[in-house]
Amino acid sequence: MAVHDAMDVLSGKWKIYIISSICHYNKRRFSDILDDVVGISNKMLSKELKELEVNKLIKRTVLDTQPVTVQYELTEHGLTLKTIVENLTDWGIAHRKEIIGAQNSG
Amino acid sequence: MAVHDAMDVLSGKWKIYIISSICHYNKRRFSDILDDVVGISNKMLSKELKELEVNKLIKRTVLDTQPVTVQYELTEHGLTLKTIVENLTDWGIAHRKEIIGAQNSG
DNA sequence: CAGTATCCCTGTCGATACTG
DNA sequence: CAGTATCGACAGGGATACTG
Repeated sequence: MAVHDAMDVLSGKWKIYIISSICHYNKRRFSDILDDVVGISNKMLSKELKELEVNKLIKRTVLDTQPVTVQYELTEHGLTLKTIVENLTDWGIAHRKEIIGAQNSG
Repeated sequence: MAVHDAMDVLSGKWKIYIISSICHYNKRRFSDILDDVVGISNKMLSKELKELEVNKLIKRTVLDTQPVTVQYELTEHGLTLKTIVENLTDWGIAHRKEIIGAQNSG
């Protein structure tokens, strides 16, 4: 099954949300993402960020501040996901309407 | 976070694969999907199909055969997912190339 | 064939505490 | 701030057996 290649990288409870967060802000720090993605723990965020980095979807930059801050952004390759996430978002909104509409009329 | 609406419906280990299977064949029977989606159990398939049906993404039709067969197909609304799944598939293939290419050249 | 019910193992993940 | 390490709960889900 062909979707498998994509699912390998994107499955997991939080990946899409993390990508969506970084996508939206272009650059985003660890604690900011922690804040964006409601419910995620630092452990999970750390783990999933690492996986996304291994897959070259995001780039991690340590900034020389005091204390250290770390910035995440999509790589050029990661940016190719932007459309998909946007489509997904739009679809979700449309879906919500569909379901709510069905409840009202039926 | 806006993707949430979509993720609510599509998250889960198997949903995308199931949709992809039905999508590909237009109409598909329980045991055929069981066969398409490598690794899924009948319990999981049954459960996830039910969730997809509740969300009006698929339609379930019991055929009057002996023994009974059941056919699943995307609803009109479910068909709006087709593009997304296709994009996801294409992205996955491109991603695979990207990663393999990076290994060769780096 | 198309499911449902049960039993039980496993990995996921949250909470907490700690480091540089 | 940005993580890492550890512990334990708990649900996800596999195997199997059963029904109509």
